Amino acid sequence: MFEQQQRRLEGQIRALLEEAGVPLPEQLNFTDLPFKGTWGFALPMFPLAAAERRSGKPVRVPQRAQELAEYVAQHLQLPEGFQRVEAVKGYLNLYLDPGYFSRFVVDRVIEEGPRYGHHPPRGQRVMVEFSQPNTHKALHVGHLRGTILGDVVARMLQAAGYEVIRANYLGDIGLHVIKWLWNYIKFHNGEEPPPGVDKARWVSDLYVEANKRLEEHPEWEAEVRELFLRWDRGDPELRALWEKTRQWSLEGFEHIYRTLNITFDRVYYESEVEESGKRFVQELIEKGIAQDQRPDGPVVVDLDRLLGLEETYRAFVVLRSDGTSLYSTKDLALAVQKFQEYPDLARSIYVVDIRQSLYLQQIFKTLEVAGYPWADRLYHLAYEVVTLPGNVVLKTREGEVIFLDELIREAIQRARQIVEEKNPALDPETKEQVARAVALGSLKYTMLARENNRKVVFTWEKALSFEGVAAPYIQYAHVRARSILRKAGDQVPQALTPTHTLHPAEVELISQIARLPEKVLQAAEAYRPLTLTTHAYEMARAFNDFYKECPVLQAEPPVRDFRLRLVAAARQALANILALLNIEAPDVM
RNA sequence: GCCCCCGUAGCUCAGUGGAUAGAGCGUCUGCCUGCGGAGCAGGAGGUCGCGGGUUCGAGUCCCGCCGGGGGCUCCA
Repeated sequence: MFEQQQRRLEGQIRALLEEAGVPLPEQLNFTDLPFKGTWGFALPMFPLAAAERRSGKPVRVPQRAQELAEYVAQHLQLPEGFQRVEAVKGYLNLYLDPGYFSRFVVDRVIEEGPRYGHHPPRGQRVMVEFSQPNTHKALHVGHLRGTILGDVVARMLQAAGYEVIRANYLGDIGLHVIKWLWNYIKFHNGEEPPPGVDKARWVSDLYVEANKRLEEHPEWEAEVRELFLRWDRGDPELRALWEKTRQWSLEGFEHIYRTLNITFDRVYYESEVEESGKRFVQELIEKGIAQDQRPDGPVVVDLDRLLGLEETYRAFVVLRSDGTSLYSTKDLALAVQKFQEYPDLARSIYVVDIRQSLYLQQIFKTLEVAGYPWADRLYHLAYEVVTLPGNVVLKTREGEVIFLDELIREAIQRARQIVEEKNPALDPETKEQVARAVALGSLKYTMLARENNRKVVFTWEKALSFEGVAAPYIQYAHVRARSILRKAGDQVPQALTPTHTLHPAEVELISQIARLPEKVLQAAEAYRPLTLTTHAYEMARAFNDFYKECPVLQAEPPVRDFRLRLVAAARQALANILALLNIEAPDVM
C-alpha cells in the first residue's frame, strides 16, 4: 500500500549514500517495523556495509551498518507523512505519521468496499482443478480439505487479478464403479434407495459391501473384470444402469457443494475422456513413447529409459493389459482437452493430495516427452491428508470414515447449543443461520489454517470446538464492529483526518488493515490460504484490542467520527478476508 | 534401495535470510453499572531433532546424520 512512499524514500536514500561514496545494491529492501503499536518501515543497513567489506574496505559490518544508518538518519529530509527517523542497531527506522496515513488507509477501504484487498486484472487465465470426488462412494473429511483448499486458492487467485476457471473432475468410471455395479447386479438388482434414506449414503454403503464381498471371495474378481470388458463394449443395459446409479451420487455432491458455497465453471467426467484416453495411449505407442506389453503386461511409458535417468520417474503404466483404462489413461487425455478448450491457460493447477506427487509428475513428464509445449504450465498443488489419531488414513473402501454430511450435521448441532447458550434472545431463524455460519466457518478455517504439506489429524473434539484461533473469533470481531455501526445508525461520517493522538491500539489496527492487499498477493502467489487465515486472526485481534481500549460512541465528536470510520473500515476488511476464505461474516451471533 | 514431506513451549501450530522466536489449548492470576466477556490483560513454560557449511546475520538456505510419515508396473 505504501509502495509510492517507499520508492520516494529509496530515491533520497540512494542519493545520500551515493554522495558518501557507498556502493549501492540494485534494490533496497524495506521491512515492517517489528514493534507493536508502531507503524512504518525499517531498512537494514547490513547489506550495504557487507558490500563495502567485500569491496576491500576493512569495516566491521554491524558497526558500519549503524554508522550508515546514523548518516542517513541525520541527512534525510523526511517527506510529508513521516513522523520521525532513527538509527538503531544497524537499522534505519522510519515511522509513519499515523494521523496522516490513517486517513489514507481508512478512506481507501471505505471507498473500495468489497473490492478492498483485490488487485486489478492482469490479463492471465488459470485453471484450478479441485475436489475430484468419485461417484458410487461417499464424501468424507479427507475430501473436505482438498475441496476447501481448491476453492480458496481459486478465490485468492481471482483477487490477485487472474481470471480463474474453477474445474472439477468427477470419477464416474473406473474399477471402483465397475465393482459397485457388479455387486449391485449380483445382489441388489432392481433395488433403489428407500425413500427417506440419503441416496448418496446408500450408494456408498453398497460400495463398502462390494469390497468386503470381493475380499472374502477373490474368485469373484474374474466376474468384475468381465463386467469391465462388457462396459468397454458399450453394453447399453449396463450403461443405462451406470447412468441411473451415478446420478444418486451426483445429487449428494450437489447438496454438499451448495452447503459449502462452492461452485464450478467446468465439470469434467472421467467417462468423457475414457475413449480419448485410449486413443492417446495408442498414439504414444505409435510414436514409440509407450511400450505395448499386451497381452502379457500393461502399456507402459518407461520415463527413466526415455530420459536417460535412473530411479527418478520410474515406469508409468497407462493402460491395463486387458485394454481397459486406468486413471492415468484418462488424466493424459484430460490435460490435452483442457488446453484445447483453453489454449491460453497460463497455468493449470491440480489440487491433489501429496501421495499422488510422483503420479502427477509422470503425467506431466509424459506430456512433455510427447511434445506438448504447455506441459510446463501444469502444476501440482499438493496437500497432506486428513488422518484419524494414530495416523489412521480414512478409507471409503473399508467404511472407516467420517462422512462429510455427518460431520457438517454434527458441527451445526454443536453450534446450535452454543448459540443458545451465548445468545438465547435471538429469534430461532437467526439462531439457525448463525449456527451454520459458525459451524461451517470453523470447519473451513481448520482445514485452511495449516501449511498445505502438513497433516491434519481429525478428532471430533477439535472439530466441534470453536475456541481459540478459529473462525468464530474473527466472526465475533465482525459482529462487534457491526454492532457499533448499527448503534450509530449505520451512518458513516464524512472523511476526516484525525486530530487526536492515535492510541497504539488504533495504530496497530490501521496498520493490520493496510496490509491486506499485500497479504492477498503473497497468499495467491504461494497458493497458501494459511497466509490469509493468519492475517484474518491478526486483524480480528487488533480489532478486539482496539474495541477494549478505545471507546467509539462515547468519544468526543471528532474522535468519535474518526473511530466510526475506522470501525467501518475494519468491518469491511474483516468481511473481505472472510469472503476470500469462503467464511460467512454474520451481523449477530 | 531410490525419491518426496515433516521434526519449534506439556499438546496443536505460526514465524517474505534481519532486531528480544510468537499464538491457541491446557495451567496459575486479574478485568463485565464504557459500544456484545464467543472478549481483554498478566505469569509460568524454548539447547527451534543432531552435526557441519554458506552469510555481516540462519528456526528460515545447502550438505550429512537421527526420528516419524508417504510414494515407487496394470487403485484412484
